[in-house]
Amino acid sequence: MTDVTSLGELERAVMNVLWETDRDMTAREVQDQLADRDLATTTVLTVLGRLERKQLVHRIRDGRAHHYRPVASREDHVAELMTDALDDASDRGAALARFLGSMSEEERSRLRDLLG
Amino acid sequence: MTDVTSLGELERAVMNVLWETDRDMTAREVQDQLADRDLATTTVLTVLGRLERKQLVHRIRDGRAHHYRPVASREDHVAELMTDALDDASDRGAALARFLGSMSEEERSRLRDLLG
DNA sequence: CCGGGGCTTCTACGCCGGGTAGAACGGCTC
DNA sequence: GAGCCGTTCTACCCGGCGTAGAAGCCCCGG
Repeated sequence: MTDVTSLGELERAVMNVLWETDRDMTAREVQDQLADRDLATTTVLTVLGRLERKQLVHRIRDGRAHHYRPVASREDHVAELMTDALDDASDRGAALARFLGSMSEEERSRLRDLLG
Repeated sequence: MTDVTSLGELERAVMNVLWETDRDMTAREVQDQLADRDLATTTVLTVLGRLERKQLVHRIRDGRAHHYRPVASREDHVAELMTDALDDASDRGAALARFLGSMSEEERSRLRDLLG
């Protein structure tokens, strides 16, 4: 399997909370953001631990508690997924062409701008 | 979870065989291409069945046997994975920028060409 | 006409990852 | 000293994947 961590549903939800919050968070805070799911604190800790194992979050000790922080921004993460996907192609040019073909003209022109 | 089927090791290997062979194949032929793994025919059949469930291959009846064919080219598949990854970004432009940043200058210029 | 071989479907098992959480421990705080 | 908070350990269940046996169906050679 690719090294590219494929996340479970809850893991993804936790990453989203971390990405959408602009500061390091404790497990408790993550839990609060996911209050609708009514999770036990240990569940959140377990998931955060697994995300740390996958190197998606850093854990920073802060006195008694820990704070968690995403290793990369969501955009960096997305870019990495895209790169990994592209690496699966045997014909990168063809894959890129197909990729472009699936984008809107608007986005293509944004891409042109980005390419300078 | 995303609908984007994440494949197991053997499933990926089977897709690779199908992609690298330029015609529809029977389970037997796939098995032969994976001879190094010394798989039972039923194993190959099972995997092909799962790939069909995931809509990655078509099954075409041919008399007693079936022939299998990838639904999309590897490049199309890759492009779809890239698109799906990009869809996870909240800031598509930023994600694209990071993606471009991870490419070689050579590939960037290829991209410029593709964009016309 | 019958038996064997090819191909299929059904069924199943073991393993692992992910969702979920209880039990229990180590310090703070009062 | 008694809770409380946050942590670590351990565990259970479920579904996906690798793997394959058993059995059914059909055709060919004898």
